[in-house]
Amino acid sequence: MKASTEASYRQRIARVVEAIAADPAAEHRLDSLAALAAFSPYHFHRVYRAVTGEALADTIRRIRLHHAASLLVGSNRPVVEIAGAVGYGSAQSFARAFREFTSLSPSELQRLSQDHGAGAGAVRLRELPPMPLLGLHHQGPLSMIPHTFRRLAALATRAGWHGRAPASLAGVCQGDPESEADFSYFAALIRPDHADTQGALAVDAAGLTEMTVAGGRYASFILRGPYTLINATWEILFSAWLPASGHEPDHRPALELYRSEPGTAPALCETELLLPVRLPASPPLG
DNA sequence: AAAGTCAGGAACTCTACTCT
DNA sequence: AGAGTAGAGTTCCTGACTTT
Repeated sequence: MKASTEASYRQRIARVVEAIAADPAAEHRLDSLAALAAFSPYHFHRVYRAVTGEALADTIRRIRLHHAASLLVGSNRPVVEIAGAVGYGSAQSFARAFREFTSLSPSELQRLSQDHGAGAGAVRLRELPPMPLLGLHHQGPLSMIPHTFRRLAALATRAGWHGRAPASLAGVCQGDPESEADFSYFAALIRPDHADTQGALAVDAAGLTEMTVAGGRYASFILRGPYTLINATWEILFSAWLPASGHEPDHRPALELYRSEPGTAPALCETELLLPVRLPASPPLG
């Protein structure tokens, strides 16, 4: 596919993903979404997978369950209500889809998040050195971040990066994800001179942007489960762990380190969430 | 190269029911 | 109320092919 064609496709597909993310509960049909992207339904299918690496139905499901996880965390809303709020016609089919994706039932996630935040007690403090990265600034709807990682992988392959080691993918989050205008995301590879890699890795990575994340103190939490739960886990860390920790959030960006190989089953994925923190200027009262 | 069509199989959701 | 299972119907995905 020509680069100019791919760029055009990405814009058209971004319109589709935006429409889904804007209203996950709506009935999103293949033909109407294809029309939004100005393709025939059949051709749309092929283009969509070629550009995003996933099927349209997978995107819709991912966005819905991602939204559902956010609604479940820290809320007492009945599961049947949340099922309806994200577009499922019955609590049964919602619960099944949710368990397949997260390995948890909706009520289990709700309970875990209320029992001090899905294991927020497992948070530990780490002092990290500066981390040099190469990557891409994400553009478009946040729901397309996985697609940016896919482009990054393609560019890295093209640049001759072979034998990518585990733990070499990272996401750099700056700002408030609730407000897309104030939020930026950098999808990155940890540079080989920093990552614990083996084998020959070429340094020529044309098309990628360099960034060095500041070192310092981070609160670290290992999320075991699908990436769908990342946002919900951030919410727990900010709302449950941070206020009780005696620390304050620092101005440095938050980090997500993807520790699983591509293709790992969602339920088995490991993501290290790193929240930059510092001690308060004066000790907290009480 | 890009876009459109078709057909068959795969995957999904819903409903109904039972169990905890 | 929530979870698990099975069957039926619907929708989606994909490969092969044709047309522009």
